[in-house]
Amino acid sequence: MKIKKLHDWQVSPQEAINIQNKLKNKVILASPYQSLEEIKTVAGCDVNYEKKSAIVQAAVVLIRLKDWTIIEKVIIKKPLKQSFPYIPGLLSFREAPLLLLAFQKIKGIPDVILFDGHGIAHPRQLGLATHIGILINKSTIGCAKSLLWGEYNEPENLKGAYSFLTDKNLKVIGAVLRTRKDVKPVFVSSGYKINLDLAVEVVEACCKKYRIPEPLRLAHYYSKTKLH
DNA sequence: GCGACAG
DNA sequence: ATCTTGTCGC
Repeated sequence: MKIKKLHDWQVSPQEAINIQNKLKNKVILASPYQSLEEIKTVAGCDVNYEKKSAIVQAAVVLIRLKDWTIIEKVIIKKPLKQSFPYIPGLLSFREAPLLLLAFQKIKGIPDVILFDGHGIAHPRQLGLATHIGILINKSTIGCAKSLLWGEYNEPENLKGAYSFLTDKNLKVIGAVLRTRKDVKPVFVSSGYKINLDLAVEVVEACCKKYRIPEPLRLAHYYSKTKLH
């Protein structure tokens, strides 16, 4: 996939915030897809940090939505050394550099990409999914396991139940979706070039048995597998 | 000043 | 996120 290089990743936290504030004008939510039926392939990605080996490993897994078969996977790693620290709100500066290399390497073109983190449900509307969506010009969805920004009421304890995540002005910025009964809900938000309704449909279509959508479960697994 | 805080 | 043991439930 083609990657735009719009800025450097080796920046100070304040510079990172400035970059996010500039990029928020580039956020587009209009989707090239009208319905779930038009979405044939979905990719999931994740990054693993292993303290002992001091290695960072990223995985991108491309699956066919229809039957969840794996079409392709890319696994790459780098030393932990030069990684940006984890700072809430600046996750993309930690994870995007390696993920972009993985997206550069993958041959297939996913219709939609799922991220382990938020999209526009972010203090500057520039969560990991949104930031990478802008850089690779693909539809992206944020699917985080915990809250970063916004307020919500707990959804009903039923698979498929959801409530809205809103900002301080009560504007809807995401959905809090129960992907199965008796589990904590996940936080779904538009990343780039997809609307919230369709984003929720995609996540639901990727969940049957487990809390975490299948492309992310697979990416999580492969980001932790030892390579020899 | 205090609390909240994706991975 | 990492590290880590037992425990509960299908």
